[in-house]
Amino acid sequence: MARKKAYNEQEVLEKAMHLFWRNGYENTSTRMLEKEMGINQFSIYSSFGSKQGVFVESIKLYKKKIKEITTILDNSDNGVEGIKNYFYDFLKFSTDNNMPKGCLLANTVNELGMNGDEVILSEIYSFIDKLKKSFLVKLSKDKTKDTTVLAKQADHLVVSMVGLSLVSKIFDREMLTNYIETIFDNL
Amino acid sequence: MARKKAYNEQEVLEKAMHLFWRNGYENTSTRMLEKEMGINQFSIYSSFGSKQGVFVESIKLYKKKIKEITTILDNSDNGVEGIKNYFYDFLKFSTDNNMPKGCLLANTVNELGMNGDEVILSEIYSFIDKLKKSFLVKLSKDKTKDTTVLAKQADHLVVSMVGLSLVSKIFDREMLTNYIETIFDNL
DNA sequence: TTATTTTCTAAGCAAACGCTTAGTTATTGA
DNA sequence: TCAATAACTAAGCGTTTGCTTAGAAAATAA
Repeated sequence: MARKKAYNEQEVLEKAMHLFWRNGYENTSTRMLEKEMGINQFSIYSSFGSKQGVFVESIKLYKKKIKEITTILDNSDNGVEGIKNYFYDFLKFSTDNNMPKGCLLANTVNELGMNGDEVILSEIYSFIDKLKKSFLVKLSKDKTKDTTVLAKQADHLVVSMVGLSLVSKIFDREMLTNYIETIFDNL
Repeated sequence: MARKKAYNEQEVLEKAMHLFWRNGYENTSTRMLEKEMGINQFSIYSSFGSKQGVFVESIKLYKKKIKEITTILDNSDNGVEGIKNYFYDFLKFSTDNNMPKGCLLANTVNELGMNGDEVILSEIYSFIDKLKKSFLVKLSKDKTKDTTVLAKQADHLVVSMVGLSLVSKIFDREMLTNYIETIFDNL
């Protein structure tokens, strides 16, 4: 009964996500989105409602994307070694053409803190919760550790992961490798 | 021979720094600075040249301010325990009226990454370098550790510190205490 | 073909951005 | 007392911000 969209919403969203990932929320303007997504502002607003709307969907897409490496972690059966691999996988995942972008969720926490949209914050909390549980499963392979130690170490790994995502933006690969190796020397 | 400034540059800079600390660089407008610093835009520009100029001076002031707690660390003589105290001191230092602002330097890395001003980046690198050295001195109290282990653990503590400064923005105190205690359980 | 419905282009909205400037006010040395 | 100098106020510069809208173009059902 009417005209069809000339673009695919998932495709243009993917481009928007990468833009937010590189620049953060405030440093990404609707003109930049327009250019990167390859569609007019009208189309952006008719598909996503607002800039905030594009961002929320970008966060959700990011979580889908990063499943690519959390699945590898969950499927691994070499205990703590699998977690270490996850750290390295994240570095690959968060870098394109030698440009480390950190973690979109961590970047967002840093930019918006508690002032962020409620939906966005709960997306972040739920991701961290799931990641911690994945770490816990792998740590549990070591039967000598009791539950409290396991819980603490899982928390510790989550912060280390967040810290890595931040420092990866300004430190070279050799330094980052040292960081990662040390974390797992101590476990 | 002429009129005197009605404001103290260090005083107004302190207010500017707190604004940048809370909001980041881009999310702090010159109008906000005007309001917070209590002086007109003309005065801001005559004293600091540009918004970037105010920011660079804010970074330098921040480094001076945080000496307050790095000095406590450097003067401590209880080894690793002193580093742990530094982590707790940082939480106090970075929170006012129950509002955790993270670390201005870490926030800046996250916002600007490698795209930041050269002067700003070198200020950040030099701080991290100094902090690592402080950690190293305290870790060295344990004579059973060799040099490579010490270096690795110092690197590790720096990332943990950065990670803490980020997660402190969205997690409650109990969770943060667990994080800190775990870091030092493992050393 | 034609009426209907939706998507598109491109122009434009008010507000906020970093920064400047014209003009007034205060403080000084002579 | 008064010219000289610097610090102030407040208006305004051009640009960019997030978002809207009028009208043309395309796709369908009748």
